[in-house]
Amino acid sequence: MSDAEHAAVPTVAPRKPAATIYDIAQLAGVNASTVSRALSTPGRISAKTEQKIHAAAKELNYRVNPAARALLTGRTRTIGLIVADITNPVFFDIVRGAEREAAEQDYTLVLAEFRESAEMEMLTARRLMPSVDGLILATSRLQPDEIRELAEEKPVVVINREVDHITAIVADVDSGVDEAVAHLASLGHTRIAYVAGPRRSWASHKRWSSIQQFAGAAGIETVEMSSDQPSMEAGRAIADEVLASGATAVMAYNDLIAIGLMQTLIARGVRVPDDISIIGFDNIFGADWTTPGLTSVGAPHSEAGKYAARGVLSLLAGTESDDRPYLRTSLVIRGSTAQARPA
Amino acid sequence: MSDAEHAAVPTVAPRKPAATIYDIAQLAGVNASTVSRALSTPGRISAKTEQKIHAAAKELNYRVNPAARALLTGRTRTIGLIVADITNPVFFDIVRGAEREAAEQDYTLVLAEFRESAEMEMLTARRLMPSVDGLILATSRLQPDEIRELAEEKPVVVINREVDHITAIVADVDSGVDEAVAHLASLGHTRIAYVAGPRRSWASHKRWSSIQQFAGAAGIETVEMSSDQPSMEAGRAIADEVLASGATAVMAYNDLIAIGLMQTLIARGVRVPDDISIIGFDNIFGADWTTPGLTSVGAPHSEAGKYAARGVLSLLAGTESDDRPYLRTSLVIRGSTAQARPA
DNA sequence: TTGTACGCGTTATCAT
DNA sequence: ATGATAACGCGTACAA
Repeated sequence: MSDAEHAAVPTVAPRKPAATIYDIAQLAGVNASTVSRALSTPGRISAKTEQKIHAAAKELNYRVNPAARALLTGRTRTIGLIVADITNPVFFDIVRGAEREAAEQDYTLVLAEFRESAEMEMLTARRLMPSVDGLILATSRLQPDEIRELAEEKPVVVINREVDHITAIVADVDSGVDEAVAHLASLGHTRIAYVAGPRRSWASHKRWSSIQQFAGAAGIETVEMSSDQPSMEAGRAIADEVLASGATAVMAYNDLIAIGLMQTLIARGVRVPDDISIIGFDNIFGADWTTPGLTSVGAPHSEAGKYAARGVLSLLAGTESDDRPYLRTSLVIRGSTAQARPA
Repeated sequence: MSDAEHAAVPTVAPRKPAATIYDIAQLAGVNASTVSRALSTPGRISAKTEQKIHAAAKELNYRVNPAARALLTGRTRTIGLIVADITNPVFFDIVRGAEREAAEQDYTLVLAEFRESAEMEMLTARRLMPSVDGLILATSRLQPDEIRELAEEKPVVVINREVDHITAIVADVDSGVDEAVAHLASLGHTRIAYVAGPRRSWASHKRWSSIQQFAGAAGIETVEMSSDQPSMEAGRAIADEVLASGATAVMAYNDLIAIGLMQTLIARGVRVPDDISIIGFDNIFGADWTTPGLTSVGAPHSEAGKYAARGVLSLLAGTESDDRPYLRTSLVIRGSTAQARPA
């Protein structure tokens, strides 16, 4: 950075106060309440005064003061989104979907993460609550009661989890697991290991029971092992257990675990997919970067985020949106799955 | 979803109004203004009444109404962060860094994206402005004047860009490029192609001129080609031009372009790194998933986000934070770079 | 159709 | 140390 630029670094600029409806009223020669009406209830005003008011508003570069409006209406036009870990690629699409839907409805999205700690999650939710109209919990680690407690204050929508009395956006796990198990069965696999995610993850349990169900129907054995953290590190750490399990195929709670596991196995000379097949969940951005590419059960995350935001909004409006979307998961087959190694 | 659960889907729950300082005042038998003081200016009140007030507040589960406070103080305790594309992994760490710093200072982060459109970016900034105390622009595509215009209203901090009179958090490109060019030089490369990013990206121009500078000093030829979008797709599209350029090494504006390019080259039978070396920028999450792993010039993105948030806060406080951090970029060497193919 | 007056919850100023 | 009161900007019931 040059000295000249450094010297130019701004001190606190003297900001001129934003224009209010009173400024507009004065400029347009009407009362402030008339301005308010013209701006928020168009049509209930004479055409020419409305004209003048809009002109004045534009000239003064007027924006409504959200705080003042919120104080009166109780609505902040803001939605909170709480995720476990901002850097997990799964959330990008959820965040994007929610943000776009919110922006379209002229709502603003506030984002917070809780780093896999249920306690932090509750604290974060409480911290956000007063400044939002509703909350989206993505992959919550909270107890059902805690979620319902939050939902008593403001609208709450959960993603990828079912909680009694709470609006939920859940992709249908079965459709994708069905495909995945059928895929493995067709390749001759007879024993599948499942590497679970966080103990308090509803999605992890759901995935496991779905796997058990479809594998059972196909006469395939299943074995579960726990990793507790949904990270690449956890995938690396579970490699020994996977090898010892005798499974010829592994399904991991998410792609991060799957990729960590795959890296470690390959580094140890295990051939993927020849010696062992690997399937992840989420089909995250970059899942096709690995060699082999990761076969994964994907879901329309962006849609989930979008419908979650929409859910909060319709809860707010009191319009029971019956058109709950059906979100299907499906298998994306890449190179990490192949014919089972003969026993 | 079972029928029972479906039936249980909530209508708008009758939410009881939140407690105010008047409720506390009544319960504690004091005046509302005393409550306000006890809560916001601790110490200026007698110990026992303060005790009573806090007890009452806890009992009523009191939270301050941010709108009411903001109306009076003009402060929302909110920071806006505007990014080009939420799903670009570079931003994950920036967002995380900013969010953590904000949360620590009891601020809230609002997030919005503008999808690479400068017009959308300005609209988004204006939309957010009234409800935030300050703005962070990550990889802005705006004109300097537009940014200064925004900065007149509220504190603005830009990331990875220099704008006169605007606080900027910029990682030192030269350190990493120096390493990268030296690395390529040591491998015998004499002609480097640079695949540029968006035309309006300050960072892209900066990277290009830094490359020219260090390559020039090392007696290495450089050639620029433009991609305009910072995506994998753009990387795929530029493959022909790269091959035609006669360069034995490519540096791409970002890792996404680099990875798209690498995939396409490999698909066409070009060997990476034997036939051509590739270096990206940003060292995004997943850059080590590719085969070969992507050599990349990385920066401490999370730190950048953190200091950007801190910058907004200190601008707000009027404390000219002199301790602007030095953020160094550095080369992460993986498998995508090797000895130059003999001409 | 438009103006008047009040209240939302909080902080700040001025008394007491 | 604490109470009374005004003010922030906006929306709305009521009056004109």
